Amino acid sequence: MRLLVVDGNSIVNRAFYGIRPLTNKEGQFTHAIYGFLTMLRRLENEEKPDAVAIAFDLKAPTFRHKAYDGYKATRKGMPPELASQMPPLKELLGLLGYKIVTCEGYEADDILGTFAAACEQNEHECVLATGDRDSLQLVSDKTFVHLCTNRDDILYTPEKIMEDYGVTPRELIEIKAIQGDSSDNIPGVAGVGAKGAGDLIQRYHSVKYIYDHLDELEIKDGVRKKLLASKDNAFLSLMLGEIVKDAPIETDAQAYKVEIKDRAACARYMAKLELFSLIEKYNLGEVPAAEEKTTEAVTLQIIEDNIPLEKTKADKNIYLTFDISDNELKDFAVMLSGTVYLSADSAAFDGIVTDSSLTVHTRGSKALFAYADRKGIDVECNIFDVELAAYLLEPSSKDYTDDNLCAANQIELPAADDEHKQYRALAVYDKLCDKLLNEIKANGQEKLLFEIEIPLAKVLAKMENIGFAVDRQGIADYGAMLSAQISQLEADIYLAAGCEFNINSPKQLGKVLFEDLGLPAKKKTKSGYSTNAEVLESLRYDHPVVDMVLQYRTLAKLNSTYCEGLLKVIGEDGRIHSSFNQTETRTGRISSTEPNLQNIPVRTELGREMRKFFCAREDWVLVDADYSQIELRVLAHIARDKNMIDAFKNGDDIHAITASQVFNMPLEMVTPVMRSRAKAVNFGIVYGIGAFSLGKDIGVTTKEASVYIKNYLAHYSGVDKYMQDVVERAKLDGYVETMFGRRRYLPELTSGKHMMRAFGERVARNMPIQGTAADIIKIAMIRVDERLKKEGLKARLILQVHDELIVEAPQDESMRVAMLLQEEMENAVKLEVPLTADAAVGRTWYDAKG
DNA sequence: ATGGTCACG
DNA sequence: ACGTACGTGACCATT
Repeated sequence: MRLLVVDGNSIVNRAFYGIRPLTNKEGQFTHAIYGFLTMLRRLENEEKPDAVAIAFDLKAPTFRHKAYDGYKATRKGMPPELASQMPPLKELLGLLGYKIVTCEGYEADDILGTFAAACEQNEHECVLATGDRDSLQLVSDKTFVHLCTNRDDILYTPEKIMEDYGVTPRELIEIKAIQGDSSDNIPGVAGVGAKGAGDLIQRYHSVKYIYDHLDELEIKDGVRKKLLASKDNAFLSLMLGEIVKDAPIETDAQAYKVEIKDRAACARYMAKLELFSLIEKYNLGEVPAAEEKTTEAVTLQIIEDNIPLEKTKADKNIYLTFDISDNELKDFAVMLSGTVYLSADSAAFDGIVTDSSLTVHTRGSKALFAYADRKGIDVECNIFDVELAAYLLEPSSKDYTDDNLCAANQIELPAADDEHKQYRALAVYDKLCDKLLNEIKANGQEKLLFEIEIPLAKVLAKMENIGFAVDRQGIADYGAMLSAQISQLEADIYLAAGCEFNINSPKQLGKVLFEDLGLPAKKKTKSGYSTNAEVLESLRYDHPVVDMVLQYRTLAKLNSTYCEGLLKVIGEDGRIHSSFNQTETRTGRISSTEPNLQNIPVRTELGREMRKFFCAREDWVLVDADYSQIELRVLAHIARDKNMIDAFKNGDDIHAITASQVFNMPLEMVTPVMRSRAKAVNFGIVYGIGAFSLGKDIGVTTKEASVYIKNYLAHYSGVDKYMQDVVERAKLDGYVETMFGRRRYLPELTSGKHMMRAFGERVARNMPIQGTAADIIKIAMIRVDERLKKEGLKARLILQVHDELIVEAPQDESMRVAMLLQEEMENAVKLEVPLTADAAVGRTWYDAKG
């Protein structure tokens, strides 16, 4: 039998302060409830108890004010935002089958002590979960304390206490008797603190022994004097400090088995609190309708007729849905005052999107823009895109379907037969759009939505339509050349390894290298040996087959992903039409799929050859421009770092300057090796850096790497401060944001797991930088597109690769376009540092880059 | 569907 | 003590 006893007050307090405030629509605060249940679930998962008791203080709820802990007598009333969450929390715990234990005249600590003693007697194991170290004295070989700290959870066993404090659990009482504890009104020995008390008890083990032998002990006279002066207080403290173990409570662990009686009632109660994710976590099934509906039910009224567009004269807000496949407009429907009108006639579509007085609310506006672009009509109406709005509100979400968005916003979808299912959400689009727009406004994200994302959707639509011309024959020939080399390598590898196997299988390769050939395995993965390039690189000289495998991997990757992969997706027009996804990344970047044109090889010469097959149409050229160190410039600006700003203003070589700082020597003495290491430090800073990884990356010891980082932060003190401040802010707000108000929420920051939290902190440091750079190039794209149109040029933007734009232009426009591109990229925003972009022209991507 | 690997910024 | 830098997508093998 294993009993988990939770110190309710301590845990709820941690939940309350650890999570950003959250309310339901009635204004009831719920974050402490949410946090408590989350932590409770985690505790149960980790401790696997057979029964759970939750102890609360009975009298006027009190808590220990963290800021004052240990300084004053500091029992203060709960803030009302927390107090108001206690009754619903207890109610919900009851519904979930937990027994709450309280006892008149006893504190939660005493209840914990009583349980510990009872378990001891019954030979049960007892885990005490608390945020308070007072309970550590209760630890024994049967009783453990699961301490929930601000950092990690720690499980205290007698051994762990010995390790941390150098004493037995029982001796902690003795330490406290000398040290005192102002928050518990334990006087202790005046003038002796934690260190002194710990030292005394480590050596002499008890207060009694110390006083019995005070004259013989080797202690400083000062301390002896203090001890003598507080003798009565010390013995009094000894009694006060010992936790009571005889509270009159039910101590039979059997009575605390947890069982949910009424699952629906739990789900209803959680729904009322709007803690929908808990319903899922507790597996309570469908989200029940809220008790009182705030929205009147909608019925799906469908009229299969042409759209009465005259009605739009009264209402300029249009809600529409459509589906485009094979370049045909299908399922085109408009909702007007609660009625869905289906249209068989695409002329209605043209009429709507070209009417600049209308605001069209829809999802997937990129497809709408693309369809219009192919038809040669200009979309002039205002657009509100449901997906893009939802993405800005919650960029980490995986899916922005109407069903999910309505569920998340407590909008009930009307019933529909199979045939009309696709119009269900359209009937409530006015409500959904209203909610989303209000949230966008509340977040201050209107400009981001209406001036960046929605105009960008149009630019992306055009880029997809235009595509990127490729040399099909060139790719095929290159692939054939690779295939021949691959076959040769395959044969060589089988010979060298002494057997035939699938080189592409990490499992088989691992067996051959590390078992058959007996090479030393450096790293493990979940499922076996790691065979990645880093590991193989280190084994290069141990066996000739290793190098061949590395070669094979390089060629196989080029052939399968790039040659074969790209050949498959060349359109009938001889061009590759990638999809640019605008709601995929958590930082605001766009992504490219089918194929991914944002990872075409460039770093090695062999791979770079691929870019010779990406070309401009006949008599046209490619104009390529990329930002120089945009992320570092953004960092300099956001962090307001004077040194970094000056370096960029002067047009200095930032990596060399950094090297001279990191290595503490004049600029003239910086060698290429030093510069490249400094470059890695600059990258590392942007990623949220750790000395271990930096060291690994540049091949120095962790210790050396940490010196580099220290020197870096000492010189770029603004960056140092920013990196600390941004994490602190993120913990308060629950999110980070870019210069333009793009947000990313960081629930990881409240995790009890160190790794997760550390990840959240790195993301907090990185996202505003990567995200701001993404915002900037998006602005540049919109401006470039506008300028090309305004100046009547034929040139078109065809690709973006995060800090690089590619335009396809008629030869005679190339110089103008290069200038225009550079100008718009450099002037997209005004920062404290100049933004620089370098443009180049060439027939192929290979030629046009640098 | 998942994990390992490797291509890019 | 524990694992180790941010963000993506495609391909292959394996389950």
